[in-house]
This record gives sequence, structure tokens and C-alpha cells, in this order.
Amino acid sequence: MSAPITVTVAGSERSVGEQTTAGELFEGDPSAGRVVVARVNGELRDLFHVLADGDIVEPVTIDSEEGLSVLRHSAAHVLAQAVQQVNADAKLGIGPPIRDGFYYDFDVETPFQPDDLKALEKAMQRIINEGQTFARRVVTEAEALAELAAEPYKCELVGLKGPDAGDAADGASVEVGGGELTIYDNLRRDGSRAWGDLCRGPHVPSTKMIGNAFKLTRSAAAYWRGSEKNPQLQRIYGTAWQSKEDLRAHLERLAEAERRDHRRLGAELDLFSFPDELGSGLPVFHPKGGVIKREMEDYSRRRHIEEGFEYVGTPHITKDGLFHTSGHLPYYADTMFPPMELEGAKYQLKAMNCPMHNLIYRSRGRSYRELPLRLFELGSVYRYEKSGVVHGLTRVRGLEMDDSHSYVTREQAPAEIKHLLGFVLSLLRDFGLDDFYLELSTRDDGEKKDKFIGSDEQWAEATSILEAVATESGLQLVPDPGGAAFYGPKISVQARDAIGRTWQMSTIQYDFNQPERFGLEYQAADGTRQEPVMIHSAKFGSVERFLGVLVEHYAGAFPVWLSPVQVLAVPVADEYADYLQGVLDRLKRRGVRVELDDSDDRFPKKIRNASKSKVPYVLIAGEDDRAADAVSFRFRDGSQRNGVPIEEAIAEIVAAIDAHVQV
RNA sequence: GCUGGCGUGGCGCAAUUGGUAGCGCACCUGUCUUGUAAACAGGCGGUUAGGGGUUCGAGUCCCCUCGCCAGCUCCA
Repeated sequence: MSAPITVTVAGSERSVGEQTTAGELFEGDPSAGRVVVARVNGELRDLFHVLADGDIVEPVTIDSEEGLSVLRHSAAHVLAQAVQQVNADAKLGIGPPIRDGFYYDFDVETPFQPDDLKALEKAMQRIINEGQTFARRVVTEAEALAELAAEPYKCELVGLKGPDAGDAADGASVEVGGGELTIYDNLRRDGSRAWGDLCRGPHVPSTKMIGNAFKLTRSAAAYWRGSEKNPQLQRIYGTAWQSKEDLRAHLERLAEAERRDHRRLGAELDLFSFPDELGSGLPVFHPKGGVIKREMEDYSRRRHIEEGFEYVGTPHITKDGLFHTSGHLPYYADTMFPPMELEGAKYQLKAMNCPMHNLIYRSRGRSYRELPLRLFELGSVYRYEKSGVVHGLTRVRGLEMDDSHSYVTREQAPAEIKHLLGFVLSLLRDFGLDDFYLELSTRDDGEKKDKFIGSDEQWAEATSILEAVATESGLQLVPDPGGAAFYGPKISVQARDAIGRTWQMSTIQYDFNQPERFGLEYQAADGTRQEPVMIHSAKFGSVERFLGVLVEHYAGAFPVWLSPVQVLAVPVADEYADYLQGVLDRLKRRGVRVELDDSDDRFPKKIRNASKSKVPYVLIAGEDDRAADAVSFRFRDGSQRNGVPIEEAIAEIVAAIDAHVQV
């Protein structure tokens, strides 16, 4: 008879026998079947973990964020076992859980083909059905190296164990990094060992818990430990959920994202295209896309001027000396279009606007009375993005930035940054994005520190000012170490769209480097020459990218003010076309973008076309409407309002445009 | 840039083992047209991304270039 020990389970004390495992505590609970691991004294442990006197134990269920991560991590192990079952020569990389799923990296002779995934799924299902248990085993470094002699990547990880392992490679911390080295053995029902992997754990008690709510989604190459200097491994991605229904829901979300894809909608709605003749990443805007782009530009110009900015203009091309002065060229030469040699000079396409704005600042002497001096333009820049990263409108090679630079005294900087943050948030809200968080991108003090120019003191000051303003905003602030530009730290605004995806939108950067490099100065009240600080800010970021995000956010059904066509009139029969044209003429005089469907199509077909075009207001008129000096509204959801008097209809439409509302 | 998968009329797709390109929508023409997601008929349109090769014969196989997709790396 073992001496009893006392543990605290979900808040209440219990006496249990020695050698009791975490899992045994929850046996009999209604949720027992959903408990995947336990939190013991704050650490996640397997259910097979043997408890000690005084332990504080909480169940972690499969429907929690942590529970799902454990499930996905275990699914990754099953995948690896399946891969080595099929191909014994496959060497293991790492296999962590990620958002919505997991991946595992392998070094294999021939990359995985789409058909391989199906076969691997089947092999995984067999392993899952076997009901293998995950057994934890502590090993010494020497034992691990001996046992894993055939796994070179795992051996490399063994050498990295400890608190730094997490930094060594994204995801490596799930393999090692607990301070203690462990191997997880997959045991069959009869106790024999089916497979094993160096792993920190914890894991679900049985592969059965994975059930059939998993799917392998794709394969692709990935650099070992995240560095392009390392060899590429073959990565398989999968997704795993607590139930088949959740899996289905996840796949449905992916399908919804695909339906909203701006590249697809851009073609369907005739907004823009990417002619091969122009080259990769160079979009053209069709008339309808041009309307949206122009609305965005007009809005941006008007709001900037309201916020104290002055509109300027600069060329698309410059002699390369400018970018040497700014310091960009040494950093970005390989992502700028190569220079053109003319008259003994090298000309470069503009890849950023700030150096040219500095020249405007420097064009004459400046007084402290002029500061803050705020310059703004819709500047076209060209960047030679690597072929593999060009993507629709979100990553292009030619783009327009609503780029501004505020020149301020050091003392004015905090207030200016606050002003800019308020401005960008109000702008995003006007475009219907209202769920944000902020990211503070700072210098990396590690091995990449050389990339950043400026003194420690300058970085510290700039970072603390940005951080203070960001914190004051009350928005969630997420650190992004190493994400700063070479010349200074930045705040970026991340916005969540209608289906929960986040996009980096506006940025605000504090720059103490360029003023020095350009020799910018102003005369202070005491007559001395002082150096200003410049604050870079992009609201849309790239107009193209922002437009792409809006297409996806609204799934092509824009709020009225952004809709390329705001009112589409559909006569019930030809005879009412003139009547509707009269209504449209009045709307047009109020600045409304209107169209009349006077095609030869019959009425139902016109309704169908109107629906597919996602125009916010479809105005219909037949005999009833004409007799009453009215029109009928048909909305995008198919709902209808008949017999609206013309005056009222016009007032309502104009009001919806002015208010930037969705209908 | 790297790895893999792709590239057939404007769009979405089809074409046995390599056997000589077809369908729907859109477009054009004609007839039709009275209340909410497709009237009917006829027609135009492709040297299958481009180039080279293998073969009696290539959309199908091989090589190169360009472009697209997914991921990695990168993103001033």
C-alpha cells in the first residue's frame, strides 16, 4: 500500500496514492475523453506524468488553444512516422504545431508529389487507428546522439538544447529546449515500439485522439533552421482539429478565402489585370478598378491636407548618388532595378520617396517656425521584388505609396507620432477596417545588429518614444524584434479583415539617420543650427496592396462611396428606360456613378447580371413605379424596397455615399 | 532567389496508351422583350505561353526561356 499524497486538482485538494498519473485524476470526469494533457505546476505534462505531493494540476482539453497545439504536434509525429514507414531513408527535421495545423520537415531524395500526400494520409490513418501511445523517456546527450546517429538534423538540435533553442529556429523549441532531453516512443497496444522521435512533448495519450479530423494540405521546400544559407528540406503541411466538423469548418474558411481572393475578384469584376507583356508584378487598372484607386487617392490627398501636410511631387528616376547619400543603396541594391547608364551617370528607378523629400526640405534654409514641416505625395516607386514573392496586388514591383515625411524638432517628435497614429487609425476606420493591433519593430541586438545604423542611444530614444505613443493608444502592442528598418524603429498597424486575417497596413517610422546623412538643419529660436528628426509614415502603405486588401475584406461588395458603379438602373421593359435615365441624370448631377442596363437582355437576365456585378443600389422601374414617380431598390442581399419616391431615393443614395456606409 | 506543381480561345473547363483541339459563359448577328439570379437561334474566336528537340505524327515526351500557384527566404 503506497502512502497517499495530496495534490490540488482544478482548485480543490485531493488525496491520491503514490504513482498516480495526471490522467488518472480526470478519469470519471464528464470531460475525461477530451483531456489531452495536464498542466502540472504551470508546465504542460503528459497524462502519464506521475504526480508528486503538493502538485497543482489542471486538465487541458482538446478544445483549448493549448490542447489543440498538443493534438497538432502529435499529428506531426504521426506524419513523420508515416513518412519513415514509406521511406526509411527520410531524415527528420522539425515538426511543430502552427496556427490551424502543423508541419514536419524531411530530408528526402525526391520531393513529395501531390499523390504522396494521399498515400501518407492513409498511412497516418492506420497509425492513428492502431491507438499507439506516446511514451516519454529522458535521455542523456550521449544517449540521444547514439540513438539518433542516423538523424543528422536531430543530432544538430541536441547540441542546441537549452534556453536558446527557441531562437535557433522557429519551431525547434518543441523538439528540444526544455532543459532536459527526451525521446517520445510510439508504443503499440502490445507494448512494442513502433517509432520514436527526439521531442520535448507533451503529447496526447493515444494517437486515437487525432481521429479522422486531420488532413495533409500541401508540401513545399523550407530552409533548414530558417536560413537560406542552409539546405532545403521538404516540408509537409497538415491541419488537425478536435472533430470532423471543426475540420470541415476550417476547410470551408479556406474556401471562403479563395472566393474572396482579390486576383479572382479583380478579373471577375473587371478591376485590374497583370498583362504578361508588362512583366511580373506590374498591374494595370481597368476603368472600374481605376475608380476605386482614384477614390482612395482623392481621399488620401484631402485628408493629408486637412492634417497639415503639403502635397509635393518627385520624379520616378534619379541619379544613384541620392541613394548613396540616403544609405539605401548598400542595403537594397539587389532589390532595386539595376541602373541605366546615361551621360556618364547611373540613373536608378526610385524605390523610396524619402530622399527626394529631403531635397525639398534642403532646397532653402528652414526655420524652427516652419516645423513640423509635413511633406506628402502619392509617389510611384519600383522595387525588384524577387520572382518568388510577387503576389497579386499585395506584392508588386511597381507601386504607389501615400508617403509622408514630417520634419520636426526632437521635442516635437512624440506629439507628431501621436498625431500620425490618430490620423492613420481614422483613415483605416473610414475604409471599414476597425479591428487593429500595433506592432513595434525594433533593432535586433543579436547577430544581425550590424544591419542597423545609428548609435545605441539614438535607437533607445526612438524606440521608447514609439513605444510610449503606441502604449498610450490603448491598442494591443506586439513586439517585433529585428523588424525595424535599418535607419530606425517603426510602429505598424495590423488590421483584421472581415474573415479574421491580419494585414500589415500603415507604418510610422522614427528616423534620426537620414537628417544627418543629408545634412538637414533648421535655425532654432536661439539662432543655432539644429538637426530635425524625420518621421516617415505611409497610411495605405502601397495603394495597390491596400486596394487588394479591400477587395478581399469586402469580397468585392464595396461600400457605396468606393463602388465603381454606385447605381445600376434596370428597366422592367424597354419602355421604362427613358424614365430611369431621367432619374440617373439627376443622380449624376449629384456626382453619383450611374449606369443604365439598356441591353437586349430580358429582365431576369438583367437582374442576374446586376447581382453578379455587386453594385450596391439596383434601381428598378416598371409601370407601377413610373406612375408613382418612384423607383424600386434592390440590394445586394436580394432584399427589395418598392415604390420609393425619386427625391427620397436620391437623398438616400447621396447620404450613403457621404457617410461611407455599407449597404 | 530556392523547392515543387502548373500554363489549352477574354473567363471556367474537356481532349483514351503521343493520332491532328471541343464545351459552357462572355462577345457578334437576328428574332424576342412588362416585375426580381440565365429567352431562342446562328456566328466569330485557339499555329494549346514562347523557342528548340525526339517522333511518320506532340496539347500530351525531353530541354531552355517567360509567366502563374503554394511554401521557404526577403519586404526600405
